[in-house]
Amino acid sequence: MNVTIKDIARIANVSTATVSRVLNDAGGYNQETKKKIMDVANELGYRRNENARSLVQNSSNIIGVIMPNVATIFYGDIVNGIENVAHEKGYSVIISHAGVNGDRLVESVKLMAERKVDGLVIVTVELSKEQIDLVNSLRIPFVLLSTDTPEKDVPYIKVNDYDAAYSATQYLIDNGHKRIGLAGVYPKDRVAGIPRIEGYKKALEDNGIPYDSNLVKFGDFSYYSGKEAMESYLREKVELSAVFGVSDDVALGIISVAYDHGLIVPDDLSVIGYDNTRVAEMSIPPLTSISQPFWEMGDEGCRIVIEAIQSKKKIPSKIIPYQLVVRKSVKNLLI
Amino acid sequence: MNVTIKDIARIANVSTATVSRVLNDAGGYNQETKKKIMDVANELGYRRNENARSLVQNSSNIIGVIMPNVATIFYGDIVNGIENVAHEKGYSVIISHAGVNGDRLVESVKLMAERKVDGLVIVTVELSKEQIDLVNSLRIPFVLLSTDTPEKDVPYIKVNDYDAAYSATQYLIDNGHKRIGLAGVYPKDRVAGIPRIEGYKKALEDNGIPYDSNLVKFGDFSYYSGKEAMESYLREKVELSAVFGVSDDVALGIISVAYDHGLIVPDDLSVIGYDNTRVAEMSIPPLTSISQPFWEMGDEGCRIVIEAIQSKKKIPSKIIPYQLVVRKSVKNLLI
DNA sequence: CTGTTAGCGCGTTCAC
DNA sequence: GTGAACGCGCTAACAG
Repeated sequence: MNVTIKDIARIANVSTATVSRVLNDAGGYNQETKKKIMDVANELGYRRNENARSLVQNSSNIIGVIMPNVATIFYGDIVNGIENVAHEKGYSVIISHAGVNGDRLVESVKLMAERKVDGLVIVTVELSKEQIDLVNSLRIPFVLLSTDTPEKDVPYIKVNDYDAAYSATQYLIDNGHKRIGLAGVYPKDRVAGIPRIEGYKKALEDNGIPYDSNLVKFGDFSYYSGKEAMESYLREKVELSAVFGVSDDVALGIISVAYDHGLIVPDDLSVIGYDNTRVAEMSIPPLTSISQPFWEMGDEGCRIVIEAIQSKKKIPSKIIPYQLVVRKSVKNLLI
Repeated sequence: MNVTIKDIARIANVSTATVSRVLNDAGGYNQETKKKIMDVANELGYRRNENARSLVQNSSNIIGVIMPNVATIFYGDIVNGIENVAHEKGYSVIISHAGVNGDRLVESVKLMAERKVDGLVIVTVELSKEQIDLVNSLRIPFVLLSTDTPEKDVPYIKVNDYDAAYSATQYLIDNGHKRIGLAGVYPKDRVAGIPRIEGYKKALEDNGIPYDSNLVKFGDFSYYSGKEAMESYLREKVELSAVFGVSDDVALGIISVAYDHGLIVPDDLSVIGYDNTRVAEMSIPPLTSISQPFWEMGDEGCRIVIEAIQSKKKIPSKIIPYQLVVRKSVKNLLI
């Protein structure tokens, strides 16, 4: 059996109440007794039991993280950001996967409830109204990361996909491109699909470039949908000088197929990606990409949840800045 | 306040003991009372308090995961594998980062102790003897993943780096290469450094190829050390036809610099990687690589720890098979 | 088959 | 400044 405050109390000839006070820096005790207690505690190698603590305080000092269990490349950074802040603030983090289509989400939320987590960070999972209600029923602060919801009063942290897609497209236009493809996007995705399509369209429109549906290839944000898109462009002999891949994976798929057909990026085809994952800088050529600050999202999301736990204040939604990271995959046609 | 078994007991006109029995399928109760209790529980939206449960059972149904917080690409998969099994077996998983050089490890272990985790999975962190002792003092099953230790009786799961490096080198030799570089390896790394160097050397030796230290470029397994290595080969005009990068990142760094100097992979230079991370298949050309089965490591590691928790048996170390995944970055000089 | 009782380890009154 | 007593929510032991 482990050593408890009872043991310390017995050996130090004090009551458990005093031990508890000392151990929690609660004040109201003699410095001598404090020293005595600390000595005994150290000698015995005392470790407090967080479960007992959680029970009596009806809170656990745990932040729950729920994320999809598709092995997408950037969750690691988000989790790193979250864990870092949690640790800094004295919280532990417990993770649960929500399944491929969020099918395990309800279970995850219930699990978090049973563990009495003090706050919740939900990553990239789209929530239905019922699911939002479920989360709300826990009555703990939570935030959505890199996703949002049509429901009111649900705080989220993400970049503005519409603006980001607009910027990416505008950048290509600024470099003299007029026939610009959009590839790999899932048109029913309310969060990462529709806004990017709309941003792309608007940028074209604002620059007087007609929209051509032949230039838009749907997909699922994956490397393979990038390959398919490019093969489709080639097969259909679609005339274009640049492609906006809706993810870095898509962009790499495009580059790969282009390469197979003897097309040099960026000389024969310019490509821009989205996410700025680690593969972007390792791509050949290094990929110009829209940066989503994953680490910062995790950091900020966790930070804001912990603040809400401690202050009981409502969490505001937050749009965080994306960045256009220019590398070498886009050619300037104007020079 | 949340609803507890007391509430259920009161409303259903039974004792808390009976409620507990029903809720835990402990048997020994009337089907009618069971139904009554279940009905009340559902109506009230009862969720059990795992903290209280953990307290009385002196175990938490939590698996602790400790890993370095460098954002290396494959931890995601390991964690996915772990979480998947944990969930399947009714465990939760709590994660803690051990810091860059494992400097936060002691703290992580203590945290796990306070949370009364039932088992521990330690990923890629090298442990000193004192640290092993600390972990052992928790008296819970644990396993090391993708790393090992010189200490006795410490179970680990990893591939055999020596054999894997031997295979990679042999593969290059089988394809007619004789001047083979080794790049990006950290020669003081007991786990991933020395064995790979030795495996490389032995393969050369077994094939009667003299070892040439000019062909070996040290580094830290990163993309940048791959770049540096290749620049170094070029600067020193080292004659070679193939390079074994000790990680996929290193291999990509090599390819990148080769490309910058107009060298085509694999026509002018063959490259083989290690890890078979997601970037390998997305590389241009697709990278031939040694596959470390990360997901399976997580799966197996978690599974074995949970078994040990339940059976009290000792955990055996395990070498799991690597695989040579052939893609298109190595040229056969013999045809 | 069910209820009573005790206690897990801890924090927190309320006395003294 | 310190201790006794209680209760957090739950399971386990023993009665009945």
